[in-house]
Amino acid sequence: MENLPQSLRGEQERERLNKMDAVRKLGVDPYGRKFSRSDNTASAKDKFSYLSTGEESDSQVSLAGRILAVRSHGKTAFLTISDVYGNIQLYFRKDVLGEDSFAVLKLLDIGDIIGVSGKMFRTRTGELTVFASAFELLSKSLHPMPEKWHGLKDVELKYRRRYVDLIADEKSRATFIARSKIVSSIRNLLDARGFYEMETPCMSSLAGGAAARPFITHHNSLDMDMYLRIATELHLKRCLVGGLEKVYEIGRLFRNEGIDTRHNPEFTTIEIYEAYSDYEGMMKLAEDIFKTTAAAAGCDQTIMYQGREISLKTPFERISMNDALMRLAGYSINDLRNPEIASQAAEKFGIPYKKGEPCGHLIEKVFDAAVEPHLVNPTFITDYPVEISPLAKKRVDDPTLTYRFELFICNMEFANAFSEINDPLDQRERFEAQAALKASGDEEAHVLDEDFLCALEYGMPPAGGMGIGIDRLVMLLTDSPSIRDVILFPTLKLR
RNA sequence: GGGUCGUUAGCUCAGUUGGCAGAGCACCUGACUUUUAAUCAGGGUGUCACAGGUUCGAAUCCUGUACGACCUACCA
Repeated sequence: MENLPQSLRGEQERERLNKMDAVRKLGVDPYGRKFSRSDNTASAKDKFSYLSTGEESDSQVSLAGRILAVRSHGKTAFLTISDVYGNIQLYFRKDVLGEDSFAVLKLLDIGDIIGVSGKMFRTRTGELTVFASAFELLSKSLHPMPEKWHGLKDVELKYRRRYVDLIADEKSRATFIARSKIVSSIRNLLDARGFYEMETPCMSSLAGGAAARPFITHHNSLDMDMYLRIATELHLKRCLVGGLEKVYEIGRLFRNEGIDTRHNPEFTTIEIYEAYSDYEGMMKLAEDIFKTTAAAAGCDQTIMYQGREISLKTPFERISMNDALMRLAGYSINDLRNPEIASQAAEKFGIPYKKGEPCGHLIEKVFDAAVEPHLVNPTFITDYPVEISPLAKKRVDDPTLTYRFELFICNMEFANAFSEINDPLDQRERFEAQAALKASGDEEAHVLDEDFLCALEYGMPPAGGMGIGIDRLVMLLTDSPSIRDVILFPTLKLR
């Protein structure tokens, strides 16, 4: 007892350790082995729903789960156990179990995991219940559970001990199950359309494909610094060069930037590339993905997100960035390229801007300030300026714009897509323009990836490509206010 | 980075003007053979986040620190 780990020195922990010892003395291993279940809590209740009050089933069931509640009555006891499907009540009697087994029962705690077998019956209050003929202790829990009605409210504890949150909060459990269903529904959709799932490097000597600061790490035996990827884009396009035609990757990206309710340093995206398609094709695919994932998450076409009603009815609204800016900011993209008007607009919207600076970021910021707050229902913003779209093909009718869109819902960006540049010389010029920005102090400008250009030089089919933030999609479809509510183990400071 | 707020029992939370640290659940002891927020009779189990300061006296006031939340900035 004296050399107990710090984590088990609490009063209730010691009580549980004492009970564990007592169970061992009765010849029972408190950490059991394989237990064959005939049913789960939901299937058992479903299968025997026909039982009338007082009636008992002919056949036996065996179930396992975590003890949620104990109502002990001397020589009998009611326990409620839960599994991932729900809860069920168990009924134990000393005269059925026998002296020894009943003694073990008395040593169980809320939180312990047990397996039980017996016949189903319906109590006089109408509840379908397992009349236990035998049970096994499968795992002794050494910590007290959160309060049974309020659960775990402390958000820091919910994030740091997600396992406890999942035990205690059905809603949290439902969110992560929905996440799983959302992701697999996307896979199913794309696989059915002949896409191939790729796995490209998380670590490489260049972090390209997006504008973001990377995490840096070091490979010892190669004695080489490496970056964690900030996008999967450039590798997936190499797959297009290779002739794989329709590819996607669902995976983790890493960006060394701020943390808030919409950003976690590691987050999940899907990027999709389809040869011979274009950004219009990606719009259609985006609509299909939203429709499919909403259904997978059990949502209707109209959903509530944080008290706001969102219609996922397709087709989603489309508006060009220029029209949106004209309408809501009072400036056109070309206006904002004029240094005089740019400074004026910067002042109007409180955006820091030095006259003569490249105006690409300013255009984005005016958009963020004037337009984004109005984008509640799904809206494709199209035709982004070329200077902030270094991987998107130029429009033939106006080479200062690109075939690109972003999808906004509830003031959040959900997707970014374009007709991909497949002209290697054009792509090189764009990278060089980014390099110039980087030289002038823009830390997050894209890096030039010579091998990627080499790939384009071999010939990439024209293609549409799209990235979707999976975490935000799950937030939207589970009505979660923070990205940390949809990431199982969000990044936190060391405590 | 800046601002606001929070941190009290295992959990959820009260704590008045600066005057003995509180409740519910959980837990412990006992009773109880159909309960279900079981009930009944008892029991408070605490580094009031941490470190200083003011004061006769600090959970409470002040300063700093840590962690977290929200807002803001940054960030496709």
